[in-house]
Amino acid sequence: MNVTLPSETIFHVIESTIKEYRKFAQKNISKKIQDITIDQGMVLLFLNDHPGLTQKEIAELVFKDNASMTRMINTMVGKKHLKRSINNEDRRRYKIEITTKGKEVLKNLPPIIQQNRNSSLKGITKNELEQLEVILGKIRTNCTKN
Amino acid sequence: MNVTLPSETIFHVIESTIKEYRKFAQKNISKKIQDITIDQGMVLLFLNDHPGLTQKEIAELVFKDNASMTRMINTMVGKKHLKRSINNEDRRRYKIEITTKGKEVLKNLPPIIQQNRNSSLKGITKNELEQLEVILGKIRTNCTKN
DNA sequence: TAAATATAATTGATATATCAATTACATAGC
DNA sequence: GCTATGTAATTGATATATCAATTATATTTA
Repeated sequence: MNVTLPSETIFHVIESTIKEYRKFAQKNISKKIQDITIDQGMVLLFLNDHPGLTQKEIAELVFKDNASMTRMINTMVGKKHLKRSINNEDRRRYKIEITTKGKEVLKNLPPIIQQNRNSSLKGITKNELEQLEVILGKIRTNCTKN
Repeated sequence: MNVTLPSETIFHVIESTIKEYRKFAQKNISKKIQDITIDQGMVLLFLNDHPGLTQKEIAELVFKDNASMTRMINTMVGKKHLKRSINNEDRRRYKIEITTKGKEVLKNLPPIIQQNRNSSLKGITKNELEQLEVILGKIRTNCTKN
């Protein structure tokens, strides 16, 4: 049996788009901020907006599993962007807090991210964005419901 | 400065869609074939259709870098799906060949992949697929041209 | 309340991602 | 024919991805 090569499918297009965006965004971040990855930046943004998030919750927001999140937070603690401490309300969890150094990153990150989004979405209409969201939503639903 | 949280952006939608598709596809592959990842399967499909591809070329087709491809092929050679041998026309390259065991995988893989694509794209029109491709193409171009 | 079950996080093992440096070979230009 | 430059692949270091097993704590239920 023959199947169309992966390179001819829409999945290839989706994959290459998100990978190019990530490369582009990472490059622009690295120009201005040392030692921060996109995903680490997203962790900071989420924690900033929702203090008290557990590792598990952060993991879901950035599409990682718990094991990856444990290690990712280890490295962010090692780099002094985050502080991890005992949570006495529920000793299974930790309190994850943004340090001064982490807050410094948060001062510089937003304009870069905004710029990344704007330039990568240049020339794309609101309507197109809505279509994109709807169609991708259908695919995702098909994958999770079956 | 405030930015919209990543979870509210189209990039989050794109990312989650491709990740769900990958999970879904991997799960269906694993039900029938032991010890093959989606990416390893894609390498087999590409090599089957284009014998003589170099590691570098395969890497581009599946969006990996050379270092990852070296290691990926190492493991596929270790699992006896591929055979690597000297290429006397250009001794910087290798000849990468599919073994009998690799061909066995290639017998079983295509119907699963076809089924994965069909079910995940169920209810999506040809027109929507075209739109998807066009819009994502614009984003990708914005990211590579800037 | 003791035992069963559930949850959050960690750990080990293995694979992959990424960058920079290196090796080995090929080719162009002098 | 030599040197400079280019190219394919590897390697080392570190981070992340993934699965399964484990630890520590909470919650439910008999």
